[in-house]
Amino acid sequence: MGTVIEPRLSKGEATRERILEIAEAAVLTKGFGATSIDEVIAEAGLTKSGFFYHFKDKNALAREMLRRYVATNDQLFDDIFARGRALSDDPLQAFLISLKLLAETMADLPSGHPGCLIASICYQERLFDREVRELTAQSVRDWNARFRRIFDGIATVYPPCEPVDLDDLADALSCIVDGAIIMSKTLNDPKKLEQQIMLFRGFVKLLFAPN
Amino acid sequence: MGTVIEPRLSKGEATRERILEIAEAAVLTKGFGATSIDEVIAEAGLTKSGFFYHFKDKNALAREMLRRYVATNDQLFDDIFARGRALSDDPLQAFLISLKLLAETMADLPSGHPGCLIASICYQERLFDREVRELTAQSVRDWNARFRRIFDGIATVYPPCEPVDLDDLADALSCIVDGAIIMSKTLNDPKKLEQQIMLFRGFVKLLFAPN
DNA sequence: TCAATTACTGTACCCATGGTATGGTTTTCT
DNA sequence: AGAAAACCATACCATGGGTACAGTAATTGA
Repeated sequence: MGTVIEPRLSKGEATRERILEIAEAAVLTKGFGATSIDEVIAEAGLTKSGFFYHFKDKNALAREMLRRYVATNDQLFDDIFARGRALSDDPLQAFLISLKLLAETMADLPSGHPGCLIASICYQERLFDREVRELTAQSVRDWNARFRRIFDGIATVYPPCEPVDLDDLADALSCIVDGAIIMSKTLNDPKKLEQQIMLFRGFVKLLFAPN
Repeated sequence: MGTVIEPRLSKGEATRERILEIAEAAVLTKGFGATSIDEVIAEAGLTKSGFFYHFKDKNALAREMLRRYVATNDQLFDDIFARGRALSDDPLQAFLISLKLLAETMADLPSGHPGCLIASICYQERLFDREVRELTAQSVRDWNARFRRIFDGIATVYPPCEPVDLDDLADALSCIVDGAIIMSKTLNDPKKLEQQIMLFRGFVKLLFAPN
């Protein structure tokens, strides 16, 4: 627990990671279009030539940033839902636990959630090539499908007390998280995200829990 | 119905409006930082001098864009919730009707919702001055307070079947709308927005409706 | 209708930044 | 030691935000 096995990075890979991390933080606060390569390399401590050695252009940077972001998020979801299932055999209970874990994870972020890269890209779509946009769409579809499977499992055991479209319900989680991140950032109140996840949890309970 | 009284605009005001409309569309698809004044004036059919006659700099443009966006949205909410109240004296029914109207309004947008300017700004905060950021925060607070008052009215008549924080519930509407707009845009599926509003409507019903 | 605003156009210019190209140099690894 | 990887230096171009200022066309109110 807590120990992550970091595959040993070559110097080049380490630099790439550093660039991606710095760029991501910049993109989430200023947008992709307004993130200058100059400031990224300044913070990363390398020259422009060094940057273009790693990424052939700005769009390549976007692609790799996105891949990294999606992979990290996938990993987080894998962990959280696996832990939920480990703590309860009941699909509903497992999901409720996982939502709680998700809320706690978000609440533990030191200065709030830094932002969703997919939302950021969505509001700057014209800046990106087809590949980047297709990657964002596919990631969202994958997450929705993941949640949908979970709700399927729940609904077979606990029929919902009101008719509900499970696809919409699955979509709702991503929507709420993305929307709450925006509200947290806009109001400078990190708690909103946690609160909205817990509110959604309450609805899921209300919808599926017997009684 | 349908007829809006347009206050007669002077030529200058008309140009300002045109600039703001073009700029807003550009900002919502490319971001503020990547929206060049050159392209805006090209589309608006005026020169750079003409632009700076109306707006002293890019931040002034952002401010006016935002004011316009907020005013339009406020007007929409005023209309929709007034119509809901006109159609039912019961606060819950009135709200459910309004949510339906909201969902329909969103569904009727020709090519989906163009995007939320506040979300766009939120993902480019560092580009804007304090005034713009304060304006976004205040707008969100106002909308949340508006919804909160409505839920207050409902809760006094219909006590919720489960304990729920009405502030969080009020926040949820903005979150869901913002999140669903992002999903709609990312997946290029305008229906998501309508579906999420109707799902939220279902939860409200489940929470407050007797039985 | 005429004068005063208002609403622009045109030109010229400054500086920062994104991005490209290319050739050379150092580091790292085997 | 030698090859590949990981850079650095320099030069260059186009674009974009922004300023300054002089002139002109269109509106508008008295």
